[in-house]
Amino acid sequence: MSTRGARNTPAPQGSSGTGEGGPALAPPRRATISDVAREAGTGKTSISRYLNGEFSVLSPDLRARIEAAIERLDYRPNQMARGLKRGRNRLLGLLLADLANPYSVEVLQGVEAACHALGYMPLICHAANEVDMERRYLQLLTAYRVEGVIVNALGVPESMLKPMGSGGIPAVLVDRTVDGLDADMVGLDNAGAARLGVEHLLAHGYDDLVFVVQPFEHVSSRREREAAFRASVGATPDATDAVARLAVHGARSVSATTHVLDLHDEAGVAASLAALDAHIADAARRNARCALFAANAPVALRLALHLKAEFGAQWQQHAALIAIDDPEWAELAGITTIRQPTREIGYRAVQFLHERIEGMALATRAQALPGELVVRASTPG
Amino acid sequence: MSTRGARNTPAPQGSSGTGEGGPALAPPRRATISDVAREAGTGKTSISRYLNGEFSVLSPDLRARIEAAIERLDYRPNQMARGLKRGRNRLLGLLLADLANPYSVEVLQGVEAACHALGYMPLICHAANEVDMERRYLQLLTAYRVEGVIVNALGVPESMLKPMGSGGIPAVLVDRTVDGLDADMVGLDNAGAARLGVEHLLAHGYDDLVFVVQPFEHVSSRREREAAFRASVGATPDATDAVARLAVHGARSVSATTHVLDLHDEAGVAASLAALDAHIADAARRNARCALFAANAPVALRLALHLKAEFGAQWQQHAALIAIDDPEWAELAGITTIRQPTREIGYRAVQFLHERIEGMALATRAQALPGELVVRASTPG
DNA sequence: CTGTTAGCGCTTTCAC
DNA sequence: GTGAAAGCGCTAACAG
Repeated sequence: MSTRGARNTPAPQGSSGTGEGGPALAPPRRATISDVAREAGTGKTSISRYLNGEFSVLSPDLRARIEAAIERLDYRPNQMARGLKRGRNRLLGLLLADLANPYSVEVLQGVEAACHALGYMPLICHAANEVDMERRYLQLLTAYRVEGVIVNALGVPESMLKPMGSGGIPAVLVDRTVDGLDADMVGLDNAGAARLGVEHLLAHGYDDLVFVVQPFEHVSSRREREAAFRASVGATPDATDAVARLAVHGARSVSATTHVLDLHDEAGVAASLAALDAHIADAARRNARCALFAANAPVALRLALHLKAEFGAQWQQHAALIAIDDPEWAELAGITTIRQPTREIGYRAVQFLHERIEGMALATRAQALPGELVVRASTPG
Repeated sequence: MSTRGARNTPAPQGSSGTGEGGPALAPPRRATISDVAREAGTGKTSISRYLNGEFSVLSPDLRARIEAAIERLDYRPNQMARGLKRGRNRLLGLLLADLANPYSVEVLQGVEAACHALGYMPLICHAANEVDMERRYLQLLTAYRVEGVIVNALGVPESMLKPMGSGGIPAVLVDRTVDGLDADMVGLDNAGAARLGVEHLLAHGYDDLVFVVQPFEHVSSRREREAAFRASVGATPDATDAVARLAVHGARSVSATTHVLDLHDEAGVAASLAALDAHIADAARRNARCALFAANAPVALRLALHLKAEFGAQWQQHAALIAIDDPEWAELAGITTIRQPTREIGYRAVQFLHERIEGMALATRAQALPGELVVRASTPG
């Protein structure tokens, strides 16, 4: 017997004076399953059955009454309660390092598509490039008992993720690996992408290649791209940062340099850009054809902005530029890019996660999807 | 007394073979408050008290034992259960029409900042320009009993939102109003922004102004911008679409046209763009100085892309362009814009919502924040 | 200071 | 076919 007594009865929603606008008098709490049961003159069990589509065990009459009661009360089952009871809530966490990066938004679109197809609801969390935020969100996701997480990790999520890969929440990594963590991973074929770019540059006669990248020690994708860049040019892998590396291609020798640009350090950016200018000027003096290879879109934008400030609207004619990532403005700015299959990356990530959630605990997998070269005006020749 | 008996004991998390990689044997369910109580040799109440920081009513000894137990079990309170019991979950829904629009991402950043300051957790939902999605997410948010929603609505959320403005979930609208709904609203001062743009154009000697906007009947912000554009030029408000309107400014007359560009209809876009070309050509013939006024960033991008295809990299010299919104590529492309205080919009929205949630049910408010003109190369003269 | 007792809203045996 | 009762994990009175 319900000890409820005369509770603030959830009145049918009707038009509660939206027109006149007086503050709604009795904040009509949402109807609960018990309210519906009472309204339909039956027990909670039947309501629950109805909600879960077990129509085969409901007389047409009862079913109709329930339907009506639900309608009348504008009843919506409380997912929190459901999840609590059932033990699963069909929630997936999506932790993005930086939504301002178009890459993230596109991955997100893939994730959403897959979620809808598989019946999940993605909880999107945005770390905004702050490690604390990342940790906080990870905690929150754990607290809400999401069934799995897709993580585009920031620098160092440390052990936060550890309990997930092992006994904790199933996790799949996107774009970057996390140091101590053994989890599924999906991202770009960085080696292939870098090679694609280098080959394009070489084919177009550039012989002074500068790879521009944010600090890459702690971000696997950047590390891989940089390494592949060097390998593709054929430079010795032990050459150090900012030191020109030479390799012979066909009849000529080509130089390969790696240039670090820390976008989160304005002062550093200025210095780095100045050094880059010097390099470009020197190349011009040597009559070498210099090309900048941006490791990702944010770097490319910064570079393009700088070149424009330096050489004016016609900067395209002064320095070649190619970039990994293909943001919407690349077409407008006429920048050659290597486009990532972003949406597919997001989609695959969810599929991986789904399989793990369903218990298919295989060995951890890593999928590297190929990039696609999009040639535009910034790499003439 | 707990009838639990010998349950799958939640073992301390330890290193469960991440190295070797064998599938974790006993999927160690997360510890519950009861587990912790048992482990600490006390009752659930004390644990709960500890969790809620009521240290003043806990002996140092007990407190220490609890601390240890929690640590040992790697216990994380289940938010679902908490929320269910407490009746509030500190969750806010943020429903965005289109995350691919930088505007949305920036508003989102403001929302996040405010949420963290006020202790909320934003649930980000992305309708991806699909009305069904929008409805589904709204349902989901209701089902999860979020305490409030911030809605950047798509065309027609119909009655879905109705129960919110009135007896339902508190809601605040961003950028656009929803027809039948009486709710708080925060967005750009559209009239002021349009005026700012028109005045800039007029001051720079343009006398053939074309306002380019997506179908605007159903989107209040577009409607307002278009109306303000006309009003600012001084054209008669009853002039119909695509019909030149004239007004006299100082010694000369200026023409004002509204041009619709439906970005979701590729064929329509082509036709519309062709008509625009004709207009531009005609203006050139008449020796009029023509300027395009894009109602928002997506339109501006499409326009810039088209102009570039039409006039080449030097398009800036052939047609003037100004836009509301200030995406990151505007600087690179050299486009004059009217920047929206996006982050502030998001922040204010949360503040409004918070006040409503806290029960301060005042009359519905609407806040229009001012835009800021950013002059670049696209409006020479 | 501490533990016992009721539930939050829902699902799920297990009887009728 | 249908419903009563026992919890999911947690909080909040009430007693001690």
